[in-house]
Amino acid sequence: MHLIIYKAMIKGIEQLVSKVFQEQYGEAPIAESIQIQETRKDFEGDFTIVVFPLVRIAKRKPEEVAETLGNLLVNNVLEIEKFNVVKGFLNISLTSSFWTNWLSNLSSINSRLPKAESRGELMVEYSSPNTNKPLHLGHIRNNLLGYSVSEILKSAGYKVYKTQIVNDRGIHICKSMIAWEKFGNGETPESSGLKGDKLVGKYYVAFDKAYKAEILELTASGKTEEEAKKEAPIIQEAQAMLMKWEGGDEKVTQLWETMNAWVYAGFDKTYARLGVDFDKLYYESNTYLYGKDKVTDNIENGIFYKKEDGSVWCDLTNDGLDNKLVIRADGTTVYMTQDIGTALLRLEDFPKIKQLIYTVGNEQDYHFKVLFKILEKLGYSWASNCYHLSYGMVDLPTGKMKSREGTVVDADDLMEEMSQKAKEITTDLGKLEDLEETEKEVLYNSIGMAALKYFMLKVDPKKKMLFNPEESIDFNGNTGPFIQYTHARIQAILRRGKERKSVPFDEFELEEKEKSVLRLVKKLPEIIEESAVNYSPAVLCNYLYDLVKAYNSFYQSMPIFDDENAGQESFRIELTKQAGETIGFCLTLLGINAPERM
RNA sequence: GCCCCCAUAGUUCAAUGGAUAGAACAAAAGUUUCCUAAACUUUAGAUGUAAGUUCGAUUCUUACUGGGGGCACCA
Repeated sequence: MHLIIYKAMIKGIEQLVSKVFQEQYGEAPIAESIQIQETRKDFEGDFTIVVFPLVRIAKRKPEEVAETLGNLLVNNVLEIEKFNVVKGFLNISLTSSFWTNWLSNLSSINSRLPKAESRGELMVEYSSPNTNKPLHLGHIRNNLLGYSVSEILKSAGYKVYKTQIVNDRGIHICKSMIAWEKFGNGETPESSGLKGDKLVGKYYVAFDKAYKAEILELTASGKTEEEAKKEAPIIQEAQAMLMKWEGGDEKVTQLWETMNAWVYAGFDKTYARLGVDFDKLYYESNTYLYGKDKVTDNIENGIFYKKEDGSVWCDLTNDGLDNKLVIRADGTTVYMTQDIGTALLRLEDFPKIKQLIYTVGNEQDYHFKVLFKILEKLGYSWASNCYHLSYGMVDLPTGKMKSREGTVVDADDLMEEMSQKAKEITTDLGKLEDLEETEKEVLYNSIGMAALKYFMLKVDPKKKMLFNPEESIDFNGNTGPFIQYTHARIQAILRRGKERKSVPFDEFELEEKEKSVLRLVKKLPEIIEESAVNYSPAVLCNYLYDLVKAYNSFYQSMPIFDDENAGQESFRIELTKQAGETIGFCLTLLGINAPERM
């Protein structure tokens, strides 16, 4: 209710300024010249009018214009208490009663956000791993980003389907299969106790080792490196196996199904601990032929063309891109073909979605430019809405992570480390000794995951980020645990607050620190929208951190419970409650738990 | 060679063309008979280089330097 009043007030101010300029200086400024923004932290005020653009019309000094406008507004707008001028900036302060009124009439968070599912349907793809090795730190960024963006879009009023494309076929899985056949001695996750994805990954590494040894042997006997790579028996076996798989060979298919099932069981555990989920899975083995059919169907109409050798291409040179191969001369497909098939299948399954969002690393920027262009050429109107949520790589101090060089940071190991560190810190602080052991374990995990998630999400997705395994992730400062801690402390206040009698807020002067918190609480809907428009949990993280800082500063400098001043006490408890709800809500969108105690 | 992205304190990250470029970590100092000190309050420290557009540029344009990525009948 008061949001509307605030907006109407701002609009009224704009009209007032416009009118006064018309009367005094003979010219009304264009809308863009009336710039109203929030006041910067270091200055006093609730919002600021930038007068520089108005100076041209007024032909007066910026300070003079600001002074004139300031007086005008104080005299004409009830909610404005005072103003100050710094250079060309007119900082305006609202009255305390505006803020106390605003708070006492504040409605629930959901009622301040767009109505659920009112803005149409979207699909967000994320994770999409290969099935030959375990998930690593790069996948963690992908998963957290995709999950959080999905949740943010939901809260911004969209219906969101979370999905992935499981890269379950191809030479990579055949490599693991061959190595398992040769060296595995029938090892299973049950027989060795190894997590399924780890087991399959182990044989992928074993393959690579054997392959390298064979290459070495061949080059020693006089072959060139290139020849050796092609002629090594083990790679030829893998390729032969892939052909058999494509031909539907029963024995190969069975092994493929078995080993993939191991991997999925392993992935499921990792996803569960990460706290991410999916509404619908797509498997490459189901979509690649579909894509191939679609391509074949569109050769005659000229969208694709066939070369003499039988390969099929798409000419995108008129769109500033290159020629793109979509079917090889031997009739097999490439990634692009599968992605075409997957996209079309998704729109058949969910005809109402108006946008596909792909959470995939920025090394594939070109791939998605091409994909979207091809879909457009195929005549799909939704193609131009597709969005590649392109994120930067996670680098180590030594450079890029490389699985073959053993420099990957394993997802499960990292999560376990984070949890252990949370346990150490929590135990040292000794605040939770009365909790049950199982409750403690849950909490350690939630704190460790908060540190990890916030660490990854606070960085602008587009930017690459650095992870240094030597300096493990912080738990102090601008971190997930810090935000959780503030939330927990707020809950302690609210538990005590329940026993106090709530009275209407009296008229009293607000402290600047109280206003700072309220300003931020009020800003939530704008921030959700900004995060959604930019597909950026980082925007939300920055906001959340500002809010938490502001609340802590308030908390530290003034008492909440006060027997002498019931109105002020009730006000501060309500302010605490709203800050707590806002923090909790944001944490949920980031996939972070908001503990009651810690 | 062609194309794309990035460059901010010692380090990791912020800043719809607006103020005195914000934080955190690391460094230095202080705050607990009081609601959780995983906190709060101070101090010191940065826009790669050179032009341009603008009343105003970390932000837009161009060149240069340095780093990353992409240009496969790989995935």
